[in-house]
Amino acid sequence: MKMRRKMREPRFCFQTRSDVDVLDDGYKWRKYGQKVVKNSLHPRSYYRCTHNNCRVKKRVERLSEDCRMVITTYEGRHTHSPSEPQNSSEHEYFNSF
DNA sequence: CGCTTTTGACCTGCGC
DNA sequence: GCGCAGGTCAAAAGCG
Repeated sequence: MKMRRKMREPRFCFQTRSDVDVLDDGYKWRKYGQKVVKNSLHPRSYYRCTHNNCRVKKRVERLSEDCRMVITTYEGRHTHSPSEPQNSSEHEYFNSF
């Protein structure tokens, strides 16, 4: 309907082994929610890009098997330039998409 | 002063 | 039809 529309935005799942949940990829994220999922014993964090014309969403989930392992799922695509200069190969990966 | 973060409530879709 | 699960938004408080 209005919310479900189509899920046309692809989602990129990245498993990162880090002690920090959010990896600063050059964008600014604002946490807008946190819910606990059954698959994981840990809460899932929902982030959103703080840009006015950017609807990119980021989902951060922690693995129950490895607390140091976090799954960073990017939903949507950045339609603007990052706050920081693109220097990471990861950004190129995003841009390729 | 502005922005971010946190928790609860509310909504929607699916299964039984 | 109701319950469950997942997702999103809102208001208030704290920090820079």
